[in-house]
Order: sequence, then structure tokens, then C-alpha cells
Amino acid sequence: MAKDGAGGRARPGRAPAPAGRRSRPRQAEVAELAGVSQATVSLVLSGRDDATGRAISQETRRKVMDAARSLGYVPDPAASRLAAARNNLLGVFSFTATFPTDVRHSYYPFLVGVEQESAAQGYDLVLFTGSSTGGAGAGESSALHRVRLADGCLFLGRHAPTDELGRLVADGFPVVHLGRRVEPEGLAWVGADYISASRDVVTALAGLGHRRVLLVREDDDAPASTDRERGFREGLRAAGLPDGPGAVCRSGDPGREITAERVRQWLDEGVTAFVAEETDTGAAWRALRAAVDKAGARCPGDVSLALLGSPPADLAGEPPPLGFDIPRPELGAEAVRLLSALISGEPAEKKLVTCTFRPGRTAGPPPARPAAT
Amino acid sequence: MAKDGAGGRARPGRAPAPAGRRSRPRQAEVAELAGVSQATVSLVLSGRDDATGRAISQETRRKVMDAARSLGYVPDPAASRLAAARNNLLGVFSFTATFPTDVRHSYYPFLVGVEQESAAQGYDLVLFTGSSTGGAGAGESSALHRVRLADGCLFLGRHAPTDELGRLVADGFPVVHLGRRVEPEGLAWVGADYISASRDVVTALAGLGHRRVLLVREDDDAPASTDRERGFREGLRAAGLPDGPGAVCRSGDPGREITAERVRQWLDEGVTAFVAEETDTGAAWRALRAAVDKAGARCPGDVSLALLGSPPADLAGEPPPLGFDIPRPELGAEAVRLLSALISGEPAEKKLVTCTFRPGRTAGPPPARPAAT
DNA sequence: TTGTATGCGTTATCAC
DNA sequence: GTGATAACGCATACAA
Repeated sequence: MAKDGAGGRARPGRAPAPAGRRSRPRQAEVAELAGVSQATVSLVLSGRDDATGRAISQETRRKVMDAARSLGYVPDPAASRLAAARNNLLGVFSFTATFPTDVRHSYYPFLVGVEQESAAQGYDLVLFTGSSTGGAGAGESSALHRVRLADGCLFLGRHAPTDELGRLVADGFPVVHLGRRVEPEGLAWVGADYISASRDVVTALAGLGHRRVLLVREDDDAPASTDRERGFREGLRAAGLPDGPGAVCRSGDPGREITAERVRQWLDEGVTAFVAEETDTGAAWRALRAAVDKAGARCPGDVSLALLGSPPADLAGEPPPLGFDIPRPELGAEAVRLLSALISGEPAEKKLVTCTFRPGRTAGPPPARPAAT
Repeated sequence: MAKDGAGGRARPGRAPAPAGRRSRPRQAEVAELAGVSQATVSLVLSGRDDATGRAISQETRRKVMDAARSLGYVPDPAASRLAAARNNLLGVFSFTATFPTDVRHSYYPFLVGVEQESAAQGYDLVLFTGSSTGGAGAGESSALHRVRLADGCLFLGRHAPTDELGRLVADGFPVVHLGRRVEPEGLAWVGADYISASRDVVTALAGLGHRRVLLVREDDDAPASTDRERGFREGLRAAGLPDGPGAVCRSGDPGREITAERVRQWLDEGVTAFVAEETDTGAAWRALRAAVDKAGARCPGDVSLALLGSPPADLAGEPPPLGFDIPRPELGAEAVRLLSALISGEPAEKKLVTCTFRPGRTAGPPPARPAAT
């Protein structure tokens, strides 16, 4: 009973396969063609034969390889994962569409690095489409459990629910988050070192002679924002500049927009340099530039500007702002490396990647006399 | 023998689980807690109980649900997909990196639609790249056959080798090509209807009063090019315009560039409108515009221009050309629909998607007197 | 050096 | 209504 031969059988106990379509070749069929057992096929194809001391004759190896090739055999990832707990698949899960219509919000730059490093490490990528409309797990309380099909998963975007992630981590499922993240406890992540990078920008401004520098940031409490503010303040202190509440302006709310009028006022108060945060849409930087322009101040003659990040793509033609670039592909690659290590059983790490300082052309010495006088 | 209880057992026959990692609860454990059989748990949790007429008592349902919740049960996707004989994975194979650094050559717009529709259909995506050396199957002779790990695969780009694709098709593996393609026989594809779209552009020009229209195309015999030429010629004939070899200029070769001189000459010959093909880099359109400009002709005053496709991204600021837009996201979505149908056993289809006519601002009536007189 | 037997967690069929 | 039981395709301890 049971164990019928490997040949095309009627798949008892289940609905018949779609008419006319043969299922993908299995190891059993490769074995039959090569005249060996399925177990031998498994050994040969996994390359685990000589590694574990199990020696398999070259003759057999060749026969198996040939059979596999001629049948176009490819291991079933689900079966591999079930049997061996690994299938060389890395998951990528984002909570907004990975390829949004609006390219500005995309994870594209990260994916460049993720793809490269995954290939280098011998992994294929599975894009879990759980984010958008439904995904394969629509209706489920958690669409997230699907990622367990892969050996590990990368999470993009700050909207990952902490408890779901926590569950994965608690179960020992390898997870890496792209972006610094405080919780859940024990979560591995790779983030950009906004603190140092922001500090360096302020240091550069101070070095140029600026004594009053203002940070314009969004009213958001994500680490990406708070880290920049922290670095900004560190930079002020390191340069011996005043670091009061007046050094930072939370913008973004209605009635708090950066207007020409406010800029004018700040200039009158002695501010000679403005620092903006990079945002998804680049709105902050755009608004600041517009306001300064409208206020009649020239940059970098009358006022210096800096951007804690990269300018939006449509401003690529403008002179590059003083600031830093986030090495997104490198972040993606590093995340894959961490994930790979996790899968190998190493402990969860948290890693900051250094940003690239960008001298830019929007900063110079402050005007000789106070702009307002 | 075998069939030991569901309780925490030592997982015989395999390497011990990584230290400290307890395995997650299985249906068997849920069943035990609920006092029912594992099969019942499967029925209840899959929600397939009332759908198939198998009535399960509310009492049992509740007990199972409670047990599952209290144990924190989440289904193992590997096991589900193995048992269901499908892994809900769709391959996406591109012959250049899926995320090239040069975004202009990218498949991004297609992927937008692919991702959306895949999510809607309950599929996850596996990204393969022909260019990348690595991947889980590195070392194999053909990187292409790796796609068989998915339930079906989408191919992007025209460089897919016909014989390899033919092999997949012959094996009954579900494949859809993004872009019209003549061979291999029996290959399903989704393409843009360049013929109608190009015809409409010519019709629009003729409607404006143009009698001599010239198509500038690359020296390429891909369907994307030949279809446009065919539509162009159809448009000429439909408008009763002359359709000789002089109506088309094959450019791109050295010595055949579109120069100001040649444009001048064509204008002298009575040509009043030029139509260019969209190319990967946008080179044709760029060259044509430059040449016309350099020839001192103004557009649309002296000469009308049209583009069979969309202008390159960096020309987004210029006035939009008369022509059409390729609904790339829609193409991607349609391809996924076709692939999904193929996987369900339906026959291979070929489908053309209608392009969007774009009036643009580069065409007007021809000059009152021949430009050359 | 190769084959046999068995389990991974789920689904689906069939007797009860 | 419910519970055995047989695959799904692969990996591995162990026998041969």
C-alpha cells in the first residue's frame, strides 16, 4: 500500500491536475530517469554529498545531473522549506506598495542594493504583496504570516505593526527592518546614521562662521526625524552655539508653514543658516527654498541652506544643497547581509550606516553684516 | 510505528531545532486542545466548512477558534502551499537587472501594475534577473529554468531567447511575455496596440491638413518597431496620402543620423510633419527635436512633430508631443491576469491593450505656404 | 556507495 | 458531523 511508483500517477486523494498540464518534475522523476533512488537525487542536487563525507560516484552524479537538466528540474520551495526549513528565498515586505504609482515614495533605491546582495549570497527574492489591496493573505488577521515561506524577511517602511513583527521575532523567524526602530525588542535593523551626519552638517555651517542656525523639521516622531534633530543639537553644542527651543521649528502643521514672512523675521533675528529635513515628498526643502527666495534673500550670499538628506528628483537640476546623501543601496545590501547572518543562526544586530557628506553649493560664510540691519 | 502523538516530541530523523527555538503550534495541537481531530481544525480554520456543504457545529467551530487563538496558531505557508500543489508564487524575469541604476531603462511602470494585480489575485512575486550572476541557482547552465519554482512566470524585455521560452511553453509551464512576440509558437503575451495608436496619430496629422508626413524609426525589426510602421502606413493610406518608401526613414546607423541638414532638405521637399518612434533612451525623439530646432524650424508653427510613445522623463518639462501613451501599469496588470488564467488551466491568449491618444502641443496645421518656397 | 523509511504541517477524500 | 488516512515534494538517519 502507498508508495506507488514515481511515474505519472493519478494523484489520488486530490482533485485531478488541470487537464493537459503535467505538473513540474519532481526528484522522483529525475531519479527514475537516472536509474537511482530519490534520496540519491536529493543528495546530489543539494551538493551536500561530498561536503558531509557522503561520497557519491562521479558516474552517479553525472547521471543525476543530466536527468535533472533534461527534465528541467527545479526544487519546490515549499517542499524544501517544509522538509529542511530552508529554501534560499528571502522575503521583502513593505506596508505600502513596493512599486507605488508615485515614484517619489518608492523603495526603489533600497531594492537596488537588496537585489544585488541577495544574488551575491545566493538567495532569490520574494516580494510579498501583502501591503496593497489584498495580497494573498487578504482577510486574515495577519497577512504577515505568509513571509514564513521564506527563510527570512526584510521589512520596509515604518508602518510595520510592532506586535506582528514581535511575534515573528519571538518565534525566532529571521527578520530585519530597514530603518532604525525601537520596538519590538530584539528586532534587527539597519538604519542610516542621521545623528552623525546631521551633526557634521551643523559643524560645517559653524565652520563657515554661522552662529545662528535654525532646523526646520516636520512634526513627526519617527526615529528618522528625532535622530536628525538630535544630531543637529549635538552639532550646535559641539560648536558652542546656543541650543534652545528656538533652534528648531516644527513645521508642517497648518498655520506653521514656512513663509517668506517668517523667514524674513528669522533673518532679522540673526539667523544666517537654515537646515531642512528630508521628507518623502521633499516638501520641506521645497517650501524653505521658496520662502527664502520670496523673502528676497539669495543663497548662499544672504543665507545658507542645508538639507539633511537628498533633494527630490525633480530638483536634480538645481545646485546641490549642503547636506548628506543616504546610501540607500548600501543600506539595502547591509540589511541582506544581516538577514543572511540571522538565518545562519547569528544573533540579531542593529547597524547604523554612515551617510555621505555633501558639500553642496548652498552654503557660504554668513553675510558680513547682519542681514536685517 | 510512526504516528507518535502530537505532543512536544523530539523531531526524530532530523537535526535538532536551533537551541531556544520552540516550534510553533500546529493544527494537531490546536485539535488536541479543542478535543477534535486535526482535520476538523483544518476545515474550520480554512473557512471551507460551510462552503463545501460540510456543516460543522457552531459549538465545534468556537472551540477550535478559541484553541487556535489561545495557542497563537498561525498556519505554515510552506505546508499549505505544498499540500495545495501550488505555491502562489509568480515569477518575474527580466533580462537586465530588475532594478537598474539607470531608471530610464527600467521596467518600473510595468511592475506597478504587476504588483497591484498580483496582490489582487493572491500571488506573491519572485524576482529573477538574467543579468545577475547569483541567485539560488547560480552555476546552472541556464538561469532561465529557475523560474519553474514559481507557478508561472512573466517575462519582460525582448531579449528572452526563443528556444528557452519554447521549452517552457512546451513543458506546459505557464508563461506570459510582456510585449507582442511572434515566436515561440503558443506563447501567451500582452502587448500594446501600436498599430491602431500609430494610425490614429497619422490620422490626427492628416486632419490638421498635413499631406507629407515622415516617419523616423530605428533600424530594428522588433514587433514594437514594425507595428508602429505598419500603423503609420495604414494611417497614410486611410487619409489618402502617398505611402512610398520615402515616407519612412530608418535612422540610427552611422551616417544616417537625423541632422539639421536632412531636416531642412525634407522640409524643402514638402514634408510638414515628422513622426518619431519611442526608443529606450528617447534618442530618436531627442535627435529629431534637436535637428528641427537647429534647422531653424519652429514647432508647431513651421513643422509638426509627433512621438509614437512617451517622451523620456528628463523631457517632462517640455510641451507634450502629439502621440500616445503606453498604459504600462495596465499592461503589467493584464499580463498577470493572463498568467493567472494560464495557471488555472485556461489556454494561452494573446492580447493587445489600447494606448492612450495624447493631443500634445507639438502639432498644428501645416504652414500656409510650403516651408521651402 | 546507494536505497529504505519516515517526518515536515497541511489539505482533501472517504468511511464512520 | 467527525475522524482516520493518504498524499504534497524533499531531506535525512540508518540499513544494506
